[in-house]
Amino acid sequence: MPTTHKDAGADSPVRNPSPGSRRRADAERSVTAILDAALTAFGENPEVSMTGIARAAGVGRVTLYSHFPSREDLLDAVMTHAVQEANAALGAESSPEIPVREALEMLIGSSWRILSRYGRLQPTALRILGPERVREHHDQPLVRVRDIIVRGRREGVIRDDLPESWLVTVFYSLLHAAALEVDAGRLPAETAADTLTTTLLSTLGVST
Amino acid sequence: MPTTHKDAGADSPVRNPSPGSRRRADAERSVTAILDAALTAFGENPEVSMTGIARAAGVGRVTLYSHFPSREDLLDAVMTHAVQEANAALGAESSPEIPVREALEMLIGSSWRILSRYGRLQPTALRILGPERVREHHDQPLVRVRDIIVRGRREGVIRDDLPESWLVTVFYSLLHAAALEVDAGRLPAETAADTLTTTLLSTLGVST
DNA sequence: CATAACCCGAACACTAGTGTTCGGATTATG
DNA sequence: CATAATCCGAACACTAGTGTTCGGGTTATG
Repeated sequence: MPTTHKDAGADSPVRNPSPGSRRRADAERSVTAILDAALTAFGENPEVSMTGIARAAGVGRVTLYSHFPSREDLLDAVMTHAVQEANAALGAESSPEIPVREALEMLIGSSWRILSRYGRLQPTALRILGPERVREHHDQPLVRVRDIIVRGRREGVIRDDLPESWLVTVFYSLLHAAALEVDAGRLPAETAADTLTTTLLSTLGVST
Repeated sequence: MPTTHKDAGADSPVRNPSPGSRRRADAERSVTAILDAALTAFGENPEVSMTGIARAAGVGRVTLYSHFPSREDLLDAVMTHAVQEANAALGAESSPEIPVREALEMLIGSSWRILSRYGRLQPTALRILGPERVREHHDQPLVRVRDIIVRGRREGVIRDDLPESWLVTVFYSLLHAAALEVDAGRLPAETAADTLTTTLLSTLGVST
């Protein structure tokens, strides 16, 4: 088993009280504060120390460690949390009644909005968790993309001459590329979404 | 001046002999061995220690440091070296007589071949030098892409509805995305080049 | 209001890497 | 073959981060 799996439970805290009772409210608050601070901290600087994150979260270093035993565990939890929120935000938009083209446009829009919150996490995640693990995390949301593409193909609205997995990857990487471009100031934030939509639609071969 | 510039001379060694004489041949050999070992080492594992690289290069740690004072200096030199080779390999293909479409196809082909050698360096470089510096390095080769795109637009063969810089970025990121896909085993190496070509041509709006 | 759960700072041991210095052994080069 | 350039291993000082332990304080919860 080459893939690193860890526990993969929900936002993984580590303390276990007496097996009967559940987590106390302040602990919950700490975890949230940490996850939140870690999100922005990792986004700003991939090198932040645990100490730094603890401080940013307004929490003792020991507390941090008591919830997330290692730096890697923490980042992984942040990813899980982010993807969960993202997945929720994407909603159940993929009702098979909406035309593929519009479904795609909506999906791009949502994804783009979400990415503006979580996108900066990507570089850090890549570096600490590695590309495979990051893709694993993205797998769930990417299924939606995949589904629409498959449907689009059946209906003959999306090109059929390229591997389906590749089209998904194109979606994924152009999305992130656009985020980086905006971040670098090479692409105006206002028009970015449109640019992205136009690009993706034509790349997927959606008939104009 | 926010951009980190360093010295940026040629493959920067650091020793200076008596100002008159030039570098000795064995020193040259060492530098080459180091650059070479560092290329693959950084490619395999972004975390390699200087010690590890020295060992891989069959060279003493001290020697390594005497040529490249810091880890960052080394990576930067590796990048410079790689880009130089790449740039040379790209040759002077952009004679304005070749039709845009074919010029593009050739450029994609060359870039792809080069990337299979140097592509694995990207993640490491991103992480240590940061996105900006990496783009700086790529600037030179990307000019060729830019040129063809500009020409293609003048001739009406390439789409005009998206920012030119964005098209360049699309080229850049899809190229690297494909490399990662192959690396991850999601895209068969044999067909990758074709897939990439098809994708890029249609994204740039080159008329079929 | 009792108590288990939790928070916290301080201190400690540990690790791994970085960058430097020293002195002696090699080796290219003229 | 003389000598300056280079290589090399060993040892050292330094840094920064990690993860743990301890003991006393605080607070949610039933």
